[in-house]
Amino acid sequence: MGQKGAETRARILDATQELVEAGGYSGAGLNQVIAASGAPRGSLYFHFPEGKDQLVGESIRRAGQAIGAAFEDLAASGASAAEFAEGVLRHLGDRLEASGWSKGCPVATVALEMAAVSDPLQQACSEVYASWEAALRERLAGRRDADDLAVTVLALIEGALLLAKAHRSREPLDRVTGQLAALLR
Amino acid sequence: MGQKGAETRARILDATQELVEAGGYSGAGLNQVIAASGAPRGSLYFHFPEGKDQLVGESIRRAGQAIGAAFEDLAASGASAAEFAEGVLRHLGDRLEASGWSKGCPVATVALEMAAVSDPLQQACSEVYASWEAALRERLAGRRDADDLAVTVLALIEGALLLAKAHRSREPLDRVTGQLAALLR
DNA sequence: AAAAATATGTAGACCGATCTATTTAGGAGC
DNA sequence: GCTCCTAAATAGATCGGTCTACATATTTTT
Repeated sequence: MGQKGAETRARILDATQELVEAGGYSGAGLNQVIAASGAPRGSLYFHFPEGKDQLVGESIRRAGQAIGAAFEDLAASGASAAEFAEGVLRHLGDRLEASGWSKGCPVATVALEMAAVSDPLQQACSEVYASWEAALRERLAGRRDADDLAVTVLALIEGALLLAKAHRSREPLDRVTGQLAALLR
Repeated sequence: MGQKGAETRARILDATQELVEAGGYSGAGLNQVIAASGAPRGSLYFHFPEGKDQLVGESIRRAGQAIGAAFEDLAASGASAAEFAEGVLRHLGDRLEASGWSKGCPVATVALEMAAVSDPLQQACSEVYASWEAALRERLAGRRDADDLAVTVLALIEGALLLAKAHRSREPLDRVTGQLAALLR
């Protein structure tokens, strides 16, 4: 793939992620993706010949990797588990508020919309969550109930992010931060 | 409103809730609602003259009240806070699994899809969550950090339900149950 | 109580807009 | 010269929503 092609491909994925985060899988039309990315229709189906499912699936996996990498950076920074949790929640809160309460978890909306109706997208979401769970498990290794704790931390983050987006307010994130830090102390 | 009218109205709301839980706001078409409820198009717009937004908004509020009432029943049953949490998670897990991983939280999908794009639906979701938070706050009254704790419990439940649906598995609910009980002990 | 009038609800054809996807053609880069 | 990629017209289906005609209750009038 040439350089130009790779760029349009990335622009299409960027636009897709943005639109899907704002309005979900069904809410994000391919016409909007085309308009937002500036790429013509033909390019979209050249780079993603299997259509919308492939496009959104790749977009989710890419976002999952990016966030997973941020997790691991923060985990490797030597911060305590509680500081780590605070950092994650603050970072996600900043992103959510700065986007006008649009960008929460890039996976959650699609997961809820598609888990019951699309096998490939359910699988993509499940795998991204599993990778985050594994990263948290590793960060918490050695603790009692590390496996349960990792899932609990992820659930708490996802739930807080959901409530914050629903209320269009950081309050749920702030309230949860203290409790999460206490849980990890 | 006559008896017959009230029945079709309820059938339309039932079908809407089912379809929205499975595929989200944009994923649930009015044609599907009509087919599933057996009501003709004219009846839909007679009972919900403001269209899809009104229909889904009422559906969410109705589901919110039903679950809120179940919360309060369980809270009034004399169970401890930890038992209460276990009961809620078990009940939600049963519902989720029995529906083929379709019925999680009836509000969450719409909240994530619409919070950034529709003021009336964002408000409806926010109000339902606020009512649940209030119910939990009351159940936890007297505790230290009762307000933070109520939001945390709700976030944990919502997050666990999201992960369970995404993985099509009760495992996240089971893992979180123990941690939530410990948090409330 | 019978009949007329009004409100309530049902039924589906129809509309323009938008959806995802295909196709055919040509330009850009190696 | 040949692959890679762009460009847009087009197709058929489905979308939310409107409209008119009709049926069924419910009330009003006589």
